[in-house]
Amino acid sequence: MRREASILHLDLDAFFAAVEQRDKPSLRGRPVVVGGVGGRGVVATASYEARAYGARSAMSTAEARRRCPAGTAFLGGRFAAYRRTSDVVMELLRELSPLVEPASLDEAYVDLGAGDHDLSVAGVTALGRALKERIADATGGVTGSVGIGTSKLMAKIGSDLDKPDGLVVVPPGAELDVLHPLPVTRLGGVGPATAERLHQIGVKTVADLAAKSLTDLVSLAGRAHGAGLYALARAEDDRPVVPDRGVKSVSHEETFERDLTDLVVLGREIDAMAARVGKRLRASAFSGRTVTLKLRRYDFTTLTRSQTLPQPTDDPRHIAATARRLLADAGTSGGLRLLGVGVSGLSVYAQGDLFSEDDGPEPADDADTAPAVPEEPEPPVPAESRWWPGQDVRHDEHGAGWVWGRGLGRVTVRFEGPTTDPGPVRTLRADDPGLHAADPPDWRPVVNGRAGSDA
DNA sequence: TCTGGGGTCCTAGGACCC
DNA sequence: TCTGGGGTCCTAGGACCC
Repeated sequence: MRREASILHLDLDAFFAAVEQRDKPSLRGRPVVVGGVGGRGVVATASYEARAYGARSAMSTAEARRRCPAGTAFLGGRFAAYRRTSDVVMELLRELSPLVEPASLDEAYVDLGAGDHDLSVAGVTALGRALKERIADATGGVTGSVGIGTSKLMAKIGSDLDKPDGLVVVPPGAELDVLHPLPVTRLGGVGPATAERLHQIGVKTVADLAAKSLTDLVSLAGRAHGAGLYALARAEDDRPVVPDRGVKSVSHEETFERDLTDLVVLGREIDAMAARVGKRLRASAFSGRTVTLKLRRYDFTTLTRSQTLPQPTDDPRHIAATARRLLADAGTSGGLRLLGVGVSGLSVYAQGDLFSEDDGPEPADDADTAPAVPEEPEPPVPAESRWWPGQDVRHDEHGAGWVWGRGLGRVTVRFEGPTTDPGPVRTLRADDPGLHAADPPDWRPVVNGRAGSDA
């Protein structure tokens, strides 16, 4: 918790639905539901008009159809459009401070302390008001709710207090007055399971939570989570705003319209998912060592099976073959409603093709999935965004270096020499001239704290 | 026609190593 | 003669978030 209200949280209101209503005037003022439109779909976002009828995020689309009147628009989603609008907003936030942490397409934290701002309550209130206006202007009318406080916790609580189109500044010193009357479920990290256990020991509000001992909370929720709850109930929150959280895994999963049992059909599904995952890995110059198969059975029981390979891979055939083996071991009895393929344990090493970029176009891998609205093609990934030792690296006074990757957004990779203090992680932009310095030949990439492979 | 898809973090047990 | 202890890696699952 800081002495000044210098952390801002922005939450765009009913974001996906708002973009649809902006782009299609006929939808304005009408209930709009964005999400899965198939038999097993769920709601991603309901416009405020749809919420009036009881439609909610995470509700099955079937339930939302029952609740909403004729004339409600049910849309499959246009993620490229949402991303474009999100990018516009995030750029506005970066004008406020270099420390912007997107939490999703429609949410972000900003550390105003890293910018040049009047951090008085009056000052940040004016800043918040101006920001909301600029967002609406730049996006064609998308609104957002802003919270500003002395920590991420208070900023997020603030943005939630006056939705939609709200602005709440929690002045320094007022944290507990705001926090304690709220239900515990408003704290991040208190989901259905934790809420149920807390209710069983009589905890309904944050004030109730603050009355519990650390020992009680640790035994209820585990060491890390319990200690976290204990601190949050006291408004103790030092979490920094981190502009680039490294990507740790890449996955694709799909719920089928009908349960599947046929291993041949499921094998083809695995191939298609592995192709998508491999493509995304290559686009961001990542490879990973651990392949995970996720499956959900007919009765909704969910399990994962994983295998760690000796070398990292981004090869769809390799990923698919591993996942197929895991599926054969796990079995398909009773039918599967969902399959997923993921790769984790990422490093920047791309095997095999480091020096042959032009290995032809990728095979079409998503002909089997026909989204309600076609996705726009992704921009081609420039060859120079791929990394290999000696290329595109910069160092600073700590002896650490970074590259910039594309495809998964900006990716920060740290390089460490054998005897070097790692130093803080920084981000470079694609057009940064420092990208073309050379690195010492014996340095190794370190991604997510784990050493990458020699290339 | 109940229950998406993309992630992150944590826990816990066993293997293995020193 | 008796039964260490710490650390890391791997696997699996659970809770949570947007």
